Order: sequence, then C-alpha cells, then structure tokens
Amino acid sequence: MVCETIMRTEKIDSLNPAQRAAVEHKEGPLLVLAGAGSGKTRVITHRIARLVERGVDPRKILAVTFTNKAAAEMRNRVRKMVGGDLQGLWLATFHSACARIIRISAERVGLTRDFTIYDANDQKRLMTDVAKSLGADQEASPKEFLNMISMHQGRYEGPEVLQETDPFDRTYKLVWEEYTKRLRKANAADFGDLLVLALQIIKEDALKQKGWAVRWDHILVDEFQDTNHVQYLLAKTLSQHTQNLCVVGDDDQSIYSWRGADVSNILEFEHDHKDTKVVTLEQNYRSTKIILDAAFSVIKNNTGRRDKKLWSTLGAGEPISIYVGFNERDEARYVAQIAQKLRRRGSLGDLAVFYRVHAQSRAIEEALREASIPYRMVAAMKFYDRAEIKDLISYMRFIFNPASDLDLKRIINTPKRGIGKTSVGKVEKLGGMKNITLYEALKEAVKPGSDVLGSGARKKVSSFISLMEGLLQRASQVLPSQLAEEILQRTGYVENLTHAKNREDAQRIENLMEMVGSIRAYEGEADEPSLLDFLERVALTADADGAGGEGKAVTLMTVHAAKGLEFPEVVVTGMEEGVFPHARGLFDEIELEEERRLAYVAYTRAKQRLYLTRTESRNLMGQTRFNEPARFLREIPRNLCKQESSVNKKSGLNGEGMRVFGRGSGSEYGRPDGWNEISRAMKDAAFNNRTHSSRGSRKRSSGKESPGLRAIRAEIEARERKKAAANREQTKSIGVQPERRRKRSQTKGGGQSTHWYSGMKVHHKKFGPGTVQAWYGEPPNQQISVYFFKHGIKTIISRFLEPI
DNA sequence: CGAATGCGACTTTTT
DNA sequence: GTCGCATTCG
Repeated sequence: MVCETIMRTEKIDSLNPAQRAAVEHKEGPLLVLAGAGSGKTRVITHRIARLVERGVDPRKILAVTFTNKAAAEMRNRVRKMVGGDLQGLWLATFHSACARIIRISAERVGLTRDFTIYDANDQKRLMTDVAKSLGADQEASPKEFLNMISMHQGRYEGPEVLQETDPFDRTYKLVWEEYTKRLRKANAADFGDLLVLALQIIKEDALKQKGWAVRWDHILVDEFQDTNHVQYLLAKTLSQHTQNLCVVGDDDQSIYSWRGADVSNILEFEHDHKDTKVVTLEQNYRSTKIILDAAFSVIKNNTGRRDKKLWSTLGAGEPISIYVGFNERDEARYVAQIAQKLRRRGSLGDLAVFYRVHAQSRAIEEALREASIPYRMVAAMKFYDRAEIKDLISYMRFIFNPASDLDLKRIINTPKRGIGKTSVGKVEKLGGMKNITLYEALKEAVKPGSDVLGSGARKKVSSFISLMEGLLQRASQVLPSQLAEEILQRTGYVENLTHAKNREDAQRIENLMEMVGSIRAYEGEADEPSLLDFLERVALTADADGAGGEGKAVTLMTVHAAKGLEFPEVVVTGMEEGVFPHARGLFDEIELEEERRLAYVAYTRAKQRLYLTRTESRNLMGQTRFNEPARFLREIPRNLCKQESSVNKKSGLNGEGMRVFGRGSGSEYGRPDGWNEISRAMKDAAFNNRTHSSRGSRKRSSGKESPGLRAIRAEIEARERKKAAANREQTKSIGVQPERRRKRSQTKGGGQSTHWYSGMKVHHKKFGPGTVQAWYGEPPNQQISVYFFKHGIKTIISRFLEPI
C-alpha cells in the first residue's frame, strides 16, 4: 500500500527519461511510441505545458485527439498544470477542430456558417433517397454506398477517381455526386466531409503560405495509429511550415482500421519526416507483470508490429482468472459475483466489464439488476437515439438551418398535423423541379395560384409554415433551452403525448424534460452557449459519457469504448471464437490481427486483476452457438492463469443444462425433444471428458479421449481436411459476389452428411460459408437444428478435448 | 390519411 | 431479440 502511494506520487511528479525526452524535445518532428499505460497522455499534456512555459503562445498550439473524452481529460490536465491560462489553445477532436475551421471559412467550400453536420443516421436516410431516385438501389445498399464513400473520403479521393468504364463505378459515381449535391443543397456536411473540406481549405492556404496553413506553430496528435490518410495530411499540412509535428501512438492499439485508420501512418512516419526524433515508452505504470506478460504473449503473434515490450515494476500480481460458463447467463452471474465481492469492499467503481459487441451486454445487465448491483453502461447514443429526442433535435436543427430537408421531413408531420406522404411527395417534386429546398417549396405551394396541393392540405401546410416562421424568429432571441421548450409547446408535441397517456408516453415526456435539462446544463457550462455550438456538440458527441456519474457502479462497455481507460479489475467476456475474435474477422488474417490488437487493448486496461470468461453455449442473435475457446485465451501461457471454475464442476453442466433446456423460461422452453437430446448428449460427452482431463496437470488431454470420440474425431477431421480447400475457395468467391441481396438459400440435399456422435446419429450439412447446420433425429425434427459455427461437429468435439 | 399488421433485415467496432 | 419498413386495411 505504502509502496503504491509512493509510486503514484512519483508518477505524477516526475517523468522517466524517455518521457522527459519527449516532453523536452524542441523543434522538428517527434514520434512517440507509447505502449499501453506508459503515460502517453502525460507526455502530451506535459509537453503542451512545457511549450507554454518556454514562451510559446497557447494560440499557436493545436492538439488533436480522437475522442471527446480524451480531449476533455487533456484539457483538464493541462489547465491544472499551466494554471488556467490556456486562452486560445486549440484542444479538440479532429472532427470538431475541422468543423470549427470550416465554420470560419465556410464560403470557400460552398457552405454557410450555419451548416449542419449529418450523422450516420442522417446520412443513411439521405442516401436511401438518393439511391432510390437514381434507381441505383439494386446495385448496393445505402450503407454500402456510404461505406465506399467514406473509404474514399478517408483517402482524400473524390468521385473523379472512379472509372467511367466500369459499370458499377459509373453508377456509384453518379450516386456519390448526387449525394454530395444534396448535402450541399441542405447546407450540410457528413463526418468525412468535415475532414476533407477542412483539408481543402488548408491546402489552398498552404500554396500561399498563409491563413490556416501557418496558423499554428506546434501540432500535437494523439492516438496517431488511428488516423486515416486525411487526418494524416491535415497534421502534415498544418505543420509544414515549422515541422513541429508531434505524434503519439501505439501501433499495437490500432483498432479502427475498419473505418479507414491507416497504421502505416505511424509505421512509416520517419520515412515521411526527415530527422524525426523517435521516443519509445516501454515502462508501464498501470498493470501487474502477469497482466503485461499475458497481453504480450497474445500481441506478439501479430506480424509487422514495431518491436517493443512493456515492463513494469508493480510486481507479479494475481494470476489471470479464467471462467468457463455454461451459457451467457451463467457467465453473467459470474460477473455479478465478482461485482458483489467488490461491493463488499466498497469499490464497485473499480470494476469494468468489457464485451466485443453491445448485444452481449443484455445478459450482464440482467444479472447485475437481479443482484441489485448498480452499473453504468457506456452505450453509444442510446439516449439520443430515442425517437422523441431525435424529433426535438430535428426541430432545432431545422430551425437553425431551414435548408435541411431531412429534418423538415422528419418533423413536418410529427406530431400528426395531417400533412402526409402524398402531400410531401408533391411538394418535394416541386422542389426538385425548381431546385429549391423543401421548405421553400412548401412556401411556393401555398402561394396563391399554385395548384400543387389540394385546399385541405394547403391550409394545413400554411399553418405549419406560420408555426415554423414564429419559431424561426425566436431562435435568434432566446437560449437553446428556451427554444426547445417553446418548440415542445407550440408544436403541441408534449400535449400530444399527454393526451395519449401510455406508460411509454409518460417516459417520453420525461426524456424530453431531461433533454431540456441537459441543454440548460450545457448553457451553464459552455463559454458561449449558442444553438450552433449545442447542435455541433450533439452531432459530434457519440459517447454520452454519464455526465460525471462515476460513482459507485460497475462500468459496462465494449472493448472499443475502453481504449484509453484503465480499471483496477477488468472482466473480458465472451472469449470465444466467433465472438472475440468476431466472426467477421475469422477468415481474414488482417482482420484477425486487428481483433488481436483489440484483445491486447482489453487486457491492458486492467491494473490489478484480469478475468477472462467464455461460455460453452451462447445465445446471440437468436441462435445458439457452441464456440471454441478464443485463440486469445490459448495464446496466454497456462502458468499465468487460474481456472476459477467451469462447467465440468458440480451443477455447472448437468444440473444447469437440464434446467435451462428442460424447463427453462422463454424461448428455451418447449423446444422439441431433439434439442434436449442433442444438447444432453453433447454435455454428457463433455462432462465425461472433462472429469478426466481437468484433474492434475493442465496438459492437453489428447491421449485421454475415449475410443469412440477418437474415432469420430479422426473421421471428421479427415473429411474436414478434404473439404477445407474447396471450402476456402468457395468462401472466397462467395465473399465478393454482389449477390448479397439474395436471401441465403436453404436448398436441401446438397452437402448433407451423417455422423455418429456419442451413440447418437447426427446429421449435418453446410449452411453457409463457415457454418454448419446440424440436427438430431429424423424430420420433422429438422427445425430444431443447431448452428455450429465454423467447423460444425468438429468444433464441439475438439472443444471437449481442450482444457481451456 | 393514418393505424395496424406483418414482414424482413440486421445485428462490430464510432467521430 | 429488436428495429424499421412496407404493405395492407379501415
């Protein structure tokens, strides 16, 4: 304890030599390779403080981070260090910094200061519209179009890179151009645009060595491994005149390549910047040695990483706990047990539970609620996602920027005011013809002499327009919160809910009140509260980080959300092939390595204790799966682990299994008998096998499998081997097909085979790439089939033979 | 025009 | 299991 305190103090007050070198570095490019927990944020904040101390004007410093959270934290720390005198320092996320730049120079890229930022939802709705109107909706889904666009944007490429000769590219190009046109017409920009447009502006300036290009003397970039090409170019262009570019990152923690992050930015930084000073931070101040060793033994399996290994003086610490649950509820119960243990110590806040995908949180939440353990979830946008909140925001956005057709369409008939699809469609057409915004078209349509609308609709539209005009006026006179209240009142939104009188509606009203409250809170906290600023925050803030509600509660979040955080105790759930690593990455080396980095990030969040859990059986997306243990589990040396308990102990398997499948509740109840039989048989086999192998040494039990199992295994393995090659080819070719719109076919007959399994006849057949459908018994029991991920029966059998 | 119903699709990560 | 969408019906 004493030791720890000393350590802490030292950590705060002094820098180690490497850190100091990074902080003191004066001019020229600087690359800081900062391993997990090596004091990366400290280096940046100290460096900023040091620059100011050395007389650099804070106005000449730009520090960019990736998340709002990081930016806020950094701001706090710097403020403390420098003592409040940060006037003019830019410390922001890439996106908000770019938004700011664009607002100031909006006219140069065809926007006005009041432009709206479209989030993923808005983008999708707009794209749906665009694709439909161009008849391109058969070529790809809106989401796919958007993905392609954002990929190109991230590389700083425009539609002009597309080949006219390629039929798909030609449509895609049209779609892209139309999409951009409509965005601009709505005076809006999407996320990708923010970066691209800002870069455009800056590049223009760079040619003449003026304006934004020479605005800052020092550029600092955090989480550099997550930057995409545009972000890289932004940093580079902004620092061209001084070369004072400091980038900090860790290639092992690059987990955003799926959205365009380019690790080569960090791997090749030195090639691109002559005379780069490189500092590597390898001393870890966060985790115990065991945790670091485990993390390293996993990450070292990746290729092409920069060589480094973290070390720590914090002592070996506890072994890593591994728990094998029967199903996700059992797993969740185990999590709740850990939480209870901490609660008795009064340190619930020390615990964080991670999962690969949000869908996993459900079971955990339920178990925690059942045990009355408070938790807070770092969920993406749950609150803002609610319809009523979106409505209110749409009102506010429309009032702020009446060119936003998307918002107008959302609110024009919410609450119901008799302006239906037909009317809107007519007016939309008018707008399209005259090339004016929807709102302008509405005004046209009610002018005397116009015959676009019938008299009934006309009247309703007029009254809507006057309602909006009234609110538009108020916008400039009152604070956002006041405006919100007036919207809710004057549009009859709240009244409408009050009348309806459902339980849900009451909740909706409450949510709206909460929203108004949070706007007020914003006004109290912001330097210059304005509608513009507020809406920008809404658009650029995905993490609704629980408004300071740290308190005594367990933290639940995805691994991605956990990056940059640390907790004394961490549980990583769902350590199974197909869950973590996620099924999508299973067949691709590159993606698999990213999953591995993700695991690395997860493990290195833990300071003192790390728990890893997996399950025998997992219900996810409506299907029950029996997954292999995650390779990220197997890659950890056994001597660092301790198996807490597992299904082969006491009630874990048979008792629980019977309960769940025999007379469980919900969808599990009443399954046809075949289900029980197959699961029973499998579990029995597992049980028998486990009782042999789990005793004593942890060696693999290959010699101990029963003759029956061995035979089955041999047979299946032979078959699998034979199929493997063909299978792989097939998977490959299927993967690229534009056939995705077609439903997966369930043609009978093809590829069906039968195996004897524990004295039971099991049929199985290939169902899709990497998935095998298996069932027990004869039809009509087929419909109770189980989907075995990846290898089918082999998965189950081989799993039984593995200790972990 | 709007409500009800059914259907299907979609389930990785986020600024 | 959940959501949004589309179609249908009143």
